[in-house]
Amino acid sequence: MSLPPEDDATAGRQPTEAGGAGGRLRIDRLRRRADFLRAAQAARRTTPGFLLQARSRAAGEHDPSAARVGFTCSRKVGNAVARNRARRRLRAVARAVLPVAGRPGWDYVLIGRPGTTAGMAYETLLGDLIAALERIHGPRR
RNA sequence: GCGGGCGGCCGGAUGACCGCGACGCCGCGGGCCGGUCCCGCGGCUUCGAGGAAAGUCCGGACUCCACGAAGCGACGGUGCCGGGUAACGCCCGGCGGGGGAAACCCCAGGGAAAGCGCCACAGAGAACAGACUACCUCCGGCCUGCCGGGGGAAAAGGUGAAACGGUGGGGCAAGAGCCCACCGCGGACCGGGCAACCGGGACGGCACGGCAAGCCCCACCGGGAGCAAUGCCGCAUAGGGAUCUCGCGCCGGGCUGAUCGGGAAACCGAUAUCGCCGGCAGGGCAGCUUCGGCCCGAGAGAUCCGGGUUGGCAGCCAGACCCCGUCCGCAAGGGCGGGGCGAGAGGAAUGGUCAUCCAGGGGGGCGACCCCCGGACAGAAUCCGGCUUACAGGCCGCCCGCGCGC
RNA sequence: GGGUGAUUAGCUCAGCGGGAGAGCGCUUCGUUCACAUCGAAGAUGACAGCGGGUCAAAUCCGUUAUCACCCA
Repeated sequence: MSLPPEDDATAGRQPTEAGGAGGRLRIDRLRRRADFLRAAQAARRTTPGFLLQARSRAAGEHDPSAARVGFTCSRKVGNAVARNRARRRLRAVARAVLPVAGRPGWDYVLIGRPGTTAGMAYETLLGDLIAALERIHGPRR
């Protein structure tokens, strides 16, 4: 119930993006195993619903104006239906949050957890991802 | 109404906003000489998980490899009969056996007189025919109940899952299918059925245990691998190696060339021969053109090894497809006619949030009703036909039994 | 997509048609002032689940579950 501010921030961001000179932040998908392994060596943040890993890419790896995001739901999450549902909810959360709170040139990996990722309230996932991104971006830079 | 059995079907509904994937259309930009061509972006319409998509237990389609469209062997599988099917280990109908009061349900159900093997413990004996104990009778001995010997007979045997058919009667010294009745067994033959099989049965006098999901025999089936198959394009590395085939059209190099005889061939022998050396013979030496043949390199093709790429396209979704009607068939199913299009991704799309309703559970209230919780099993990956396994709840039809009413 | 193997006591394993076993561990007793060692005694399983064939199944057959491994 304390989450309407987030909705207002998302809603208020869109006109500025539409009118902004640089356009919205582009989000590409992370697909290669090597990228996942590099992200796993970097900063991480645990929340009840997921695990977030993030790193700033080295020069020349990818388009520096875009952010990238990947999703991992292993067999520990459950059967195929449970894994698909967890990954889709994480994707929905990332699509809502990353254009606002993400940074260009960064890779993010969201890892699903058994039970909670598919079960907990959507607003809680949104808030947790925003808070986790702030904690990771905060101390550095 | 209650209880039971069988078959079929559904497996939340509607709507809103923000998103995802695909086909098509439109617009913009770029590539191209150009294009109904290709790429990117945006908009719109339409479509977008299942009855099991699952397990991978079978059968096919399709593709590649091997090959003689063959035979034999090994290995694996199937196994009552008839039918259905592209095919099947599936389905339908029937037979036999078993369960149930019934509707109905269940069964890996060929062959044990082709052969081998096994049958623990117990028991006299475990597979085929007899030995042992006990039985009857005769003789002999002695402390009259036993011992020894001869003969008869195959009924009896604390067992065991299974034991020289069972019960009763006659008969006998005691007995025995020795004889009789019933039951069981084998059974020529007869009748019905396409068949499995069913019914009857002269006669035999009883001879033929179980296990083949032990080996095996018989009949039938099976070449191997799998869409990460396979084909094409691009990038990149090496511009490699091995083997085989074709083949002298171009180029380079080498060998060879007349006649006769022998020989499988290599080759051997004889005769003839342009120029030079040589007096002659024998012998030796050198050279050119054209044409023909052979070999090697080179060339073309195939396979393998080594090395490189991890990008794109095709395969990839109209099919043994679905629905309706009709005809044949008991049925599975098949014929004909009409209508329909129902996902095609590629580290992989179906998501998020909300509202109302429909099922379900809990609580409150006499009640209308209110509040809370909350959607079973489960996610396409080349495609079909089956099987098996998981599954909240609900709907429809038929049948059996019991009770009540008319 | 295709294939192979395993599941037996708390742990590691043997057993391949008729008795369910070994080592370690556990409990009790003895030895010692006490502990370890050592000695003696004892407990422990529905042989992964279900169904089937056999007189009889851990063993044979089918199926299900879980785990491990191999090939492309």
